[in-house]
Amino acid sequence: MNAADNVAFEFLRKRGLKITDGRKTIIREILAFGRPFEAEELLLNLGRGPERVSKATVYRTLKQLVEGGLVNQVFFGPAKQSYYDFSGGGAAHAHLADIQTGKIIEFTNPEITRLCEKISSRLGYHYVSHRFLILGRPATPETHR
Amino acid sequence: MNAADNVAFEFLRKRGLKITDGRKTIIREILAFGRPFEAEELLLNLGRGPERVSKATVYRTLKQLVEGGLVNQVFFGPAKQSYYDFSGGGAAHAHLADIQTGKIIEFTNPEITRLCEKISSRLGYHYVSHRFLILGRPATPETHR
DNA sequence: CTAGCTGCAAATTCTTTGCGGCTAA
DNA sequence: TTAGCCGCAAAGAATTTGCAGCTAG
Repeated sequence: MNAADNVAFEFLRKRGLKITDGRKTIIREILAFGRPFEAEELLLNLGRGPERVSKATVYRTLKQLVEGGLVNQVFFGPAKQSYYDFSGGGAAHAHLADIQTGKIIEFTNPEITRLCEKISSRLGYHYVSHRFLILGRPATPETHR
Repeated sequence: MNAADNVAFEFLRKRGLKITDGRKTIIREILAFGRPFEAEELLLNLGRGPERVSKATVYRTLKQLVEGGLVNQVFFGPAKQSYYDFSGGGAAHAHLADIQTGKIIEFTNPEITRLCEKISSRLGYHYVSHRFLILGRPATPETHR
C-alpha cells in the first residue's frame, strides 16, 4: 500500500465512508497533482481508462473531501469554476496567481496566520481559516535571455 | 445631482460609456448597499418598479464596472455565485466571513499590502491586487446578555 | 444482506449572448 | 443620424440530483 492509499484509507475510515476504488483513485490523483487544480482537470485524468471515475462521483467526492478538510476549495478565476487544493494537514498556505499566464503558485507564510488571528480578534471573532490570493505580474518578463 | 450620480457620471465618462438610466441606477444601488453583494441582490432591488433594469443589463454593467475598477469581484461562498463590492477607489480591503451566520464583514489593514508586496517580490512578481477572506467564528456567542 | 456507492442523463443555477428595437450624443 | 444600449428569451458552463443497479462491510 502506497502513501496516497494510506491517506485515502485513513481519511475515509475516520469519516465513516466506504473505501471504494473511485475514492482511492481520486485521492491518489489529487496528491499526485501537487498543485491547485480544477474539477475538470481531475475529470480529464480520470474520465477514461481502467480507473475511470464518473463526473458525478468526482464532484460528490470532492465535496466530501472539502467537508472533511482534506482539500480546500479556493474561489478565484473567472467565477464559475472552483479550484481545489490538497490541504496537507493544515499548514497555512495561500496562492499567487500570475495575471499574465494564469499560473497559480502556492506558498506558505507564517505572518498570514498571525495577521488573521489579529484581525479576527479585533473584529470579535475566533480565527478559523482563510482564503488568500495575491494577483501578480511577473517581475522579469522573459524577454532578455 | 447627488453623490452617487456623480460617481456614475465620472466613471462612465472616463470609460467612454454612454450615461444611461440603467447604469446610473445600478451604480446608485451599489453605493447604497455599502457592503458586498451578489448579482441577484441587485436584481431583486432593481428588477421591478419604474427604475427596472433587466438581468442582462445588470450582468453586462457589473462586468464593465469590474473592468473599470469601480467594483471588485470577490469569489467565495458555495461556489457558483460571485460577490461584488464597491472598490471605493482602491484602499486595500478584505473580508471576514462569519461561518455561523454567513455574514460578511469588510475591513482594511495596512499590513495586508505590505505582506502582499513582500511575498510577491519573493516569488518574482510585482504585486497587483489581492483577494483575502478570513473565515471566523464569533468570539462571544450572544448567549449571556 | 443492505446501507451506501456509482454511472448516466436530466435538472439546476448562475451568467452570457443573439437579436430587433430604442436612445444618448 | 448612428454607435452603442436595452430587454427578452434562448444558450452555455459548471455543478447537482434522481434513479436503478452494484458492492463494501
